[in-house]
Amino acid sequence: MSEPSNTPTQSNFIRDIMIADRESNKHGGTVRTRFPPEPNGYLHLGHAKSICLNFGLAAEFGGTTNLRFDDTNPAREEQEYVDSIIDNVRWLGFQWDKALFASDYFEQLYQWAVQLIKQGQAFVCDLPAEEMRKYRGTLTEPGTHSPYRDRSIEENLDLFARMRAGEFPDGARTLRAKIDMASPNLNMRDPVMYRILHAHHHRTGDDWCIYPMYDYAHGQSDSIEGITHSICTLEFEDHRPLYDWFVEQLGIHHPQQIEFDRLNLTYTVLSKRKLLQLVTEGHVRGWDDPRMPTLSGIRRRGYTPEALRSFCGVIGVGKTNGINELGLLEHYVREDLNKRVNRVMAVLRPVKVVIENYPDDTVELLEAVNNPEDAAAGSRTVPFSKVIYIEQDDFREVPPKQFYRLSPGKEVRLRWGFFITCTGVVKNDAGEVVELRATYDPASRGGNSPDGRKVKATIHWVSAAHAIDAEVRVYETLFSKENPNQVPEGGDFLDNINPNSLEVLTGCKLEPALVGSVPGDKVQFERLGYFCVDNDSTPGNLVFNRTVALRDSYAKIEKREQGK
RNA sequence: UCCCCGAUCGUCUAACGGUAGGACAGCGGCCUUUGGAGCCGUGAGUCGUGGUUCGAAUCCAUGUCGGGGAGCCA
Repeated sequence: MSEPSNTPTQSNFIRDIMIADRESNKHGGTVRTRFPPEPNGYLHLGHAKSICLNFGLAAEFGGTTNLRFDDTNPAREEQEYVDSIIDNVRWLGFQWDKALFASDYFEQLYQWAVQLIKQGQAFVCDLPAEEMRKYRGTLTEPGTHSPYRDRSIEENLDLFARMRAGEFPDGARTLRAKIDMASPNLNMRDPVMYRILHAHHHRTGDDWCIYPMYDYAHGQSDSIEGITHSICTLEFEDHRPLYDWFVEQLGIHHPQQIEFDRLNLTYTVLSKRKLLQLVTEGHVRGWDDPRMPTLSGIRRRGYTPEALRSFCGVIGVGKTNGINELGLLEHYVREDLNKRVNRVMAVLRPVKVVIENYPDDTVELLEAVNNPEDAAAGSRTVPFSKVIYIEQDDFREVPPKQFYRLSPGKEVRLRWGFFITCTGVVKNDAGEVVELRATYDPASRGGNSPDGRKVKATIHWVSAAHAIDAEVRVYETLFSKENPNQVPEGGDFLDNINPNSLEVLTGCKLEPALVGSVPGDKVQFERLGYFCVDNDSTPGNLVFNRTVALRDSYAKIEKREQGK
């Protein structure tokens, strides 16, 4: 079996099908896919999986992918969503062959409906929604024929034309396929093809007052576009026989539908309905809130398309319905950022340190490496002076065992700077540490002592006189439960919202190299994590988002100790 | 109760009747001017029961468990 070039990191059953189809020349050896979102919400991580699959596979086999908006329901679709989707797909790094809309096919779809009526395979039904449900039967009992099922072709043609002409009010009639009311597959029990909806459509305006159901539009849209492999999620498995039926009766190109398991992630909800609810009820600051799993949100958070693509490539594709660990995604974010992003020092919760034996008005410029993973990133200078800030967390008056940062009498290294030894602690009336005293070893400039003396820890710092202030937003998962949908009787997913998902830190002290940062800039704050400049920043007031923390093995030790 | 789909380390995923492998997570170590990164090592799995076969994660039967299905939503 010959493997295509550009083999992805991992194969999957859909790819295997494409390889087999190419071998057997099933679709003339070509692959044409499509990504078919409904423009009724923002794209999220689950869509990223589908996008990577559709575009990735087509590209691998030398085929093309269309972006098609399945806009068959004017009630909930909007241009804003179309725009965001286009923007998101581009950002992810994919280029579509054509950008299309199911609404482009409304006339063709209508003509095909007429054809089915003429073939005696569709009829106009006057049953109100309530009644139609009764006639449909149940999961265990067959349905019964609509009393309108045997209308003549002429009458159906006339009625359908008048539906289109706007002669009837919303919900008065439907066009239904005539299939099998006894089918164990409910989708085959004379499903609705068209409903009357006097609604303004975001693209066709008021041209139509009847709109095709997704089930009637989707397969034919694929067919029109010559889609070979129509990839969709598992819940459409039961619909496949219906899609097959339509294209067979119509005698048109028959795309091959393949269903895969949608993405689930721990601590995350990936349902458009729930995401919309989070936005409209104000639980987050908008679709692009950095805590949201939307592509707009994670982009603002600082995730990269490269990391996302790696993640999607490695999670695999199957039909199992599992839940992926958020940690795996974060791993790929760190992996990507680690090699591309510059290091810089920032103190988020500052405590002042006065270096008693350092001259009062001297400033030294110390050289600091920008990225140990990338020699080409070069180096910069960092100002050092008598008063500096360090992280509150890096000092313990009474150090627990295995804590080897600063504590009274202990010596640590200031990154790219000097060794300092803590000589005193200044507290306020409440007993809180407000300032530390220290001495430094001038011979240790740059970070090494000529006498070969070792220190256990290296901590980051910022010169007080040179620091720039900033706001830093530290995020945790939006939900505190691995599976946010798991709730006790009577509760809902909102009960699992993590009250600590956003912590806003102000008065953070940044190294001066960060002046002039612009939204989207990404850096690593040494020892803390990856951060990016938020769009809320103004030239005088930088705002950073924590994209993801660095792995922290001391935190693990600490947790373990506390658990004892 | 009826139909469809699925079940492999903690999680996700490979195997296509012939040695159950990888990634993440975990654990141990090395290295380190980030308790970062990197490197090395290690524990951990075929849902149950029958059957077919020289040989079964894979094929068959059956049970169990999980997911989906009765919108004029997609």
